[in-house]
Formats: sequence, C-alpha cells, structure tokens
Amino acid sequence: MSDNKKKTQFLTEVELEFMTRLWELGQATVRDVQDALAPAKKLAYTSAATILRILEQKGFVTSTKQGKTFIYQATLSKDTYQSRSLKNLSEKLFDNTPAALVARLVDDYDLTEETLGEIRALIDKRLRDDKR
Amino acid sequence: MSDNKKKTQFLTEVELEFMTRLWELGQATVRDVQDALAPAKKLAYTSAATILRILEQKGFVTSTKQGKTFIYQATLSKDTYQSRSLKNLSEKLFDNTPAALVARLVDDYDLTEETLGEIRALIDKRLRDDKR
DNA sequence: CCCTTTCTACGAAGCCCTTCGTATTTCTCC
DNA sequence: GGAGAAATACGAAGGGCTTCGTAGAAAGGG
Repeated sequence: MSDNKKKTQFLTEVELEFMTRLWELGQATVRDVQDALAPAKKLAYTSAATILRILEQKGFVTSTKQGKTFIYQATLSKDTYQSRSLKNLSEKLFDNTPAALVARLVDDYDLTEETLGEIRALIDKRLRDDKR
Repeated sequence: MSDNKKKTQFLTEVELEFMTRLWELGQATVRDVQDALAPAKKLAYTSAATILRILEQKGFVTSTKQGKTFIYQATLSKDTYQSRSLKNLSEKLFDNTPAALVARLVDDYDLTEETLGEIRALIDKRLRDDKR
C-alpha cells in the first residue's frame, strides 16, 4: 500500500483509435497522429493533444521531448492489448470458455473456406507444438 | 428522416452485468436481478431499478407490468450480443481478420489439448457443412 | 529583435454513467 | 378504509470522456 491509482485497464473508443495510429506509426508527434486519423474522425489539434496527454497519464504511452515537440510512443504493445481484450471478453461474455468464443466466431461470420483453413492450421500447429 | 436516435451498440460494464443476470434468469423483477448480483457488486435497490430503466430506454430489455411490479426481459439474446462484440473486437483490434483473433487466443491462453481439440472439431464441422 | 508559426498547458462545456435518496404510487390485509 | 410494505419515478451529485478555445512558451527567419 499503496498507490491508490485506479487502474484503467481498457481504452475508450477514441483512445483505441489513437493507440492504433501509434502502433502503426511507432513514434509520432501530436501532428502525426492527428494527420493519421481517418477523415471521419478528424479532431482539432488541441483535442488530439489532450487525448495523448490523457493516454500518458493513464500509462498507455510515454513521451520524450525533442526540441519543443513531444514524441509519443506506446508503452503497451498491440499484441498485449489484444490479449487483454480477448481475455476480458472471454471472461465477461463467454463464461471464461475460449472454445465457446471460437464457436461463436465460426458460427457467425461468413468465414471463407480459406480463413477456416488458416484457423485450423493454427490449432494443428499448436497441438503439434504442445506434444513436443 | 429521421429518428435521430443515437444507437448505443454496446453495453457498459454495469449494464453487461445486469444483462448477464437477465440472460440467466430469463425473466426477472428488479428485486430478482438485485439479488442475483455478486456480493461484490451489490447495489441499492433504486440503483438496480435505474439501470434496468436505462437498459429499457436503450432497447436492450422490455418490461411488462404485472400487478405493481415490472418484469424485465432481455430483447437481445446473449448469442447476438456475443456476435456483435466479437465482430467489433475483430474490426477494431484485429484488422477485421478473425483468423488473427483466433491466433492470438491460441497463443495466449494455455489451452488444454482437449480445448484445442474442441475448437478444431468446430472448424472441421463448419468446413464440412460449407461443403454441402 | 520581432513576427509568425507551432507547440504545450489548462480549463470549461456538454454529455453520459453510476449511484443513491426522496417522493409518490400501489398493493395487501387486518 | 387505513397503515405499512414494496414498487416506481425522478432528480441530483460526482466522476469520466470528448471536444475545443484561449493563453502562453518556443523556435526560427528576415
């Protein structure tokens, strides 16, 4: 005890949009991120700056100053966030049963035969690897 | 045009908790749902009533009056909401590539051989069904 | 050196979410 | 029919998110 810091595990819609840009760009200034936003999601420069500042407060990104400008970078990898999100979804909505999640996915989407094949290959690979 | 009704596609944390109870119970009064909440998530009776009222406003549940009491019921099946959530996650975080989602899932979780087998069976079934 | 451009810092407005308390209605049953 | 129990209706407080504007600092070219 204790940093009574309230953990914000998950990103809001807008924050996710920003993190996605950062994951793509690797490093980026406010301007870079703002420019990278889809036309439908454009924000004022100061709005973009605010979102990045908040993301930094929450620990999702870090910044380093270069000249007068901050350069932002994600502290959390996309992979890690994907894991976290899937785990959460599985817990909250699929009774912590990943197989049920895949079942739903396979049932709903009009997955092409090719996609289904890819998925099966992944599983087979994993089964093989586990055997070893 | 137009019903300028802003669609709220997704549930908040608390709302999801409530919907989960409703999905389990089938039909339920405010009191039923409140009682069904996990101890850590107990709310005052009026709070529970408020959440259900909001869920109704948003169209996720309907109510019918029975005597002086409202009986609530989900209008959206859990399956449907699962689909919607998966679709969203896939779009927003996996470049709309369901196979990538499964890949992450298979990589992260320590899935048992049994679970992996189940998943593969699902896919095989789907592949077979599609063939027909 | 100063003007323009570009950046950061900060705070405010509007909205929604969460939680609850108070006030009112409705039912029941003695 | 009136008292008490239980339900609904409503609104308010507190907090967070989203968006932006204004003010001030920093940089650089003429």
